Amino acid sequence: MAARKSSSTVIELASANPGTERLLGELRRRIVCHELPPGARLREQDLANEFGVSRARIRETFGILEERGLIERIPNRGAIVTRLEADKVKELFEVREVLEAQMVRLATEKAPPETWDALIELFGPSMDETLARNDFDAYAEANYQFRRQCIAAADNEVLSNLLDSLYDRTQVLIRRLVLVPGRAQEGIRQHRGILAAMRAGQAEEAERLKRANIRDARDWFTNYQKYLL
Amino acid sequence: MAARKSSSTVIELASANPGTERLLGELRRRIVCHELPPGARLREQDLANEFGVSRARIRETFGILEERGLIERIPNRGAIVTRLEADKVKELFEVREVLEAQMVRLATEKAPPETWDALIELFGPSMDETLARNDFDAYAEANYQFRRQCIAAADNEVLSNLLDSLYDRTQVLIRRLVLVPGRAQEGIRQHRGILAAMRAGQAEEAERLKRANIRDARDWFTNYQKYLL
DNA sequence: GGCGGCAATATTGTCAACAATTTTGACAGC
DNA sequence: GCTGTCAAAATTGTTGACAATATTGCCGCC
Repeated sequence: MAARKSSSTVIELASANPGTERLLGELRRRIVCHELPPGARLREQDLANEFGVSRARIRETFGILEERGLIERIPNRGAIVTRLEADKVKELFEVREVLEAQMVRLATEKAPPETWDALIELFGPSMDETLARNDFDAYAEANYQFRRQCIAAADNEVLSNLLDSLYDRTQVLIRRLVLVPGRAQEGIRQHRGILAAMRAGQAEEAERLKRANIRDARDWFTNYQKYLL
Repeated sequence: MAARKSSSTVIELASANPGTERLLGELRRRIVCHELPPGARLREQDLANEFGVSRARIRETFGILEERGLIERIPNRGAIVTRLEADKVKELFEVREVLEAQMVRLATEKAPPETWDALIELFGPSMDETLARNDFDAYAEANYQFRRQCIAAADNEVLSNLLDSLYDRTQVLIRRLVLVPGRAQEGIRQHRGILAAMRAGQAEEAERLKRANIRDARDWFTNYQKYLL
């Protein structure tokens, strides 16, 4: 189960400035993969030293991270990585449910049907063996490819940014959820259905199935909450 | 048609710091109501002088405004208010469509039916007279109330923040769209239908109607684009 | 008159120092 | 031993100054 550097969502948006980009991207990465766990304190001077920049730039970066919901700042007390409460996770799922469904719908409407053949192959029978080997990295990578290609086909920057932001906040949970016995198999099964609808150009059906898929993920999460949070 | 200070969306989130809150809130207000029109240049020193703070705080505020999509920053060239292109508007509508529909669904599911009686009264026959008088402020205020009460009932902070952010970016367009002959009447009609479904506890039907409502608004916008942008 | 180069000005990018506030740790009293 | 008090240290909040870059205005030249 070699660590793969897959699934790194990238949000371009904020200032093309190369230095700021590196700083923001690296902090985002550490938070998203729990290298900086929820509740971890972020000291401005420490980070300034490590990245070789002044505290002013750290503070500006903190502003953006807070806006994205990745950290929380308390006046005069500093910044900590946002803790994920169970109800906040529920809220995130309620929003993902409709946004990912819309992503699939738009992708189906805007891209030619053969676009999805590669993904159908990726989610094909070979994926069953992959899962049988407990190769969760390969499974996560497949899900990542699905997201990326849908986002690209949906051709909607606003939607793309929102989904990336939501994904950042739930990425760790999703990776843990995959470990629950049976969840990955069910996820595969559902994605095959979604892709079949997309291949057939049935945008509305694909949207409905994707929505059901996220709702189901939320239900699994609720059931295994105590193991996942 | 006295100017009313209604419809000011408030995003609490960012740093409870009172000074920053004032700065961010005021800049947001000026951008949203086009007191600072799209393309307007924002000079750091000018704003620093006006608000009596240092440029560092202006810059941190700029980072947040850029993250919200309200301004764009070009390295070494400064910040300008984001211009709304026609395709960006289309993207915003594609996202609003599903988020507002979900808002209505969740509100219907989570709040008791009698919650909506006040809004049903507000959108009742008296609103026809209001529109006959071309009192668009009162109409905008009613729409604002609908939003606020749904948001409150939906009880989902993530959704609330996203909707506020989207609304900030389209607020001016919506206010202009109301001027198009017939649009306001149609909006009222559709909201009566949505509220009826909500009162009856038909969450799914309310969601469907709200979605159709936003799609319709998008279509009107497309048709009258040249007058609105 | 129009155009390119060049200096003067204006604006943004970065930083290090100082002030205000919170946290830490030592110490006396019960 | 526990607790409250107070000074020391650490951390955040804020600022003004300096460097780098872009814009503006001037002047000679074609």
